[in-house]
Amino acid sequence: MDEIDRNITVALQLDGSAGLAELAKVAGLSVSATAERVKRLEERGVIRAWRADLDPVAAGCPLLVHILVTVAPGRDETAFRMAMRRQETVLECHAITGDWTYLLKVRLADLPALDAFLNDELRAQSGVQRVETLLAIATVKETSILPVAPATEE
Amino acid sequence: MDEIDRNITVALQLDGSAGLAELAKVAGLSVSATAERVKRLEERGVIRAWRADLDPVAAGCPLLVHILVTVAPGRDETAFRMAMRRQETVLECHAITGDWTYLLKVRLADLPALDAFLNDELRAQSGVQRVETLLAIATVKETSILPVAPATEE
DNA sequence: GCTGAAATTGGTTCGTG
DNA sequence: CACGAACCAATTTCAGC
Repeated sequence: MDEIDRNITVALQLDGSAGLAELAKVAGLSVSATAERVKRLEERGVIRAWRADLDPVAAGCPLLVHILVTVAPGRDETAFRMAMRRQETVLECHAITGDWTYLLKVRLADLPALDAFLNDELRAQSGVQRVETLLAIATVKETSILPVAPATEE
Repeated sequence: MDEIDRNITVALQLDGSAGLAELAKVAGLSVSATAERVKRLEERGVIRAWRADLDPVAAGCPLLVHILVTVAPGRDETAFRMAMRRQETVLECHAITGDWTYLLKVRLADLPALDAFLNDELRAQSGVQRVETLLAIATVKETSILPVAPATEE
């Protein structure tokens, strides 16, 4: 993971359809050497997948909510976690520090869908004590582009 | 945006490197018809970009924090929003309902980097009154794959 | 490990039903 | 609007440095 790999990963996050010729220029290498680098980044698991980045509104899920959840202590949370993983509308689920147990990121079509999710999916889970819904009024920024740290050894 | 487009967008989110031959099978169309569909989805802005999906740990930003921020009312928040957009570590910034003004999603290398971000970038912004940091202990789920709504007209 | 050219597997573009 | 074949540009492979 040298400086060249860093440049490649940054470029491929911005535009993965650019092609090796374009990529070779930013890497400062030949086309074949660049292809080799990309293949190694895939093998090492740095690049996990190639994805189409969709517009949430066009995809039919314009509503974005973050939900703070408190789960009763001492309970086995495996069932809760499995249920969150299974739900397609749940984009993220993190166990967090502080007063709350989990923070969810959920994308939905409309408010009735939110109502249904809160009642049928979330509050239906055993152990769920407290729920607070934070509705996104405006999204200032939303990206999946990670800040690749410079100069990480092997 | 019919059922075929839905299948295509779902498949391309899961694996954008599959190729048109593979994609044509899940779409139930010929290769050229599938290519036409994909091109139209790009033109209509449903597909915004093609990206390499990186592993956050391998990319050197294993620390994930969500930060709730209260900004003094009546202030012009343009400067704050611009600053958040400029920061590469800030993956998301949403204006939200409830007691807080903004919710941030931030990825960092380590705790010193978090300390630096809170002091130099966030609290340094004029108007910032209250900050609460929610550190992710464990990530149960984190995906960028959107739940594409079925049967959305035009 | 990188280079550059040959070989091959794609995607793209046409005419046709 | 979808199909199939020919075209063309891409990636992949390989010998040499």
